[in-house]
Amino acid sequence: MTSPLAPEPKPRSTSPPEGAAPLRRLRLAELPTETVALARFLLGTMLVSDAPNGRAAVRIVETEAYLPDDAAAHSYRGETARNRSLFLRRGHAYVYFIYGMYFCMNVSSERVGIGAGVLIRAGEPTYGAELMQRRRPRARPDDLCRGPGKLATALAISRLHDGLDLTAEGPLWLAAARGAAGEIATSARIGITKEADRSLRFLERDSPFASGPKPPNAARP
DNA sequence: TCACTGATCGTCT
DNA sequence: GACGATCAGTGAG
Repeated sequence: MTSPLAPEPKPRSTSPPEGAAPLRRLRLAELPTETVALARFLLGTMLVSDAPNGRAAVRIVETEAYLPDDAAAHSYRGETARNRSLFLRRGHAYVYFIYGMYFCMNVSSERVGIGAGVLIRAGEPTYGAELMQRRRPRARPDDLCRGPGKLATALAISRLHDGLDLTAEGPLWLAAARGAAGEIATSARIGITKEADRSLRFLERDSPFASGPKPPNAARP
């Protein structure tokens, strides 16, 4: 695969992204003030990456909540240089480097000083699919953003985005949902060993763009 | 399709 | 020095 640390591919076109309807930036006041509520709210909203070589955006279809006092959360042992963005006011990006190869992105979810966040696990490519495909040239179209590391690569998310306010103007931001989210399913979180049985993973049940196994249980929002 | 494994390095103990 | 909120490649069924 293409390393997330590799240089950006050269743009081949300056044409505007496909799709007619403009994206509306989410305002801070629209974000729920509690972590699980935010994890549900983010399903269906758009994550937009504006890079020098173009815009790419995905519709979020899968999230995981990492709560205050959650042993699986990076914030559990207190604030460090690495995780300080998790302790920012809700709506900020926490981007971390994992397994020596990948970046993953969270949205901070509580008040200043409270460490918690929502991991963005998967998205449906909506704008700039061609650009995302160039960043992940070997991926199938429905596999471009299926998984937190893949999504970060496809959107060119890196440490440079850590700490950004996603409700403010900048290279990475959240946009309002287009239409209603599909049926929301819940399951245990993926890839963790502590508090692994808590149902804090949320996904659109019928989305082919979500990662991992499709849980049998469904939960209405 | 599923299970298994190696890659690779920042962070924390 | 061990571990990790991952992924891609490979082989078996």
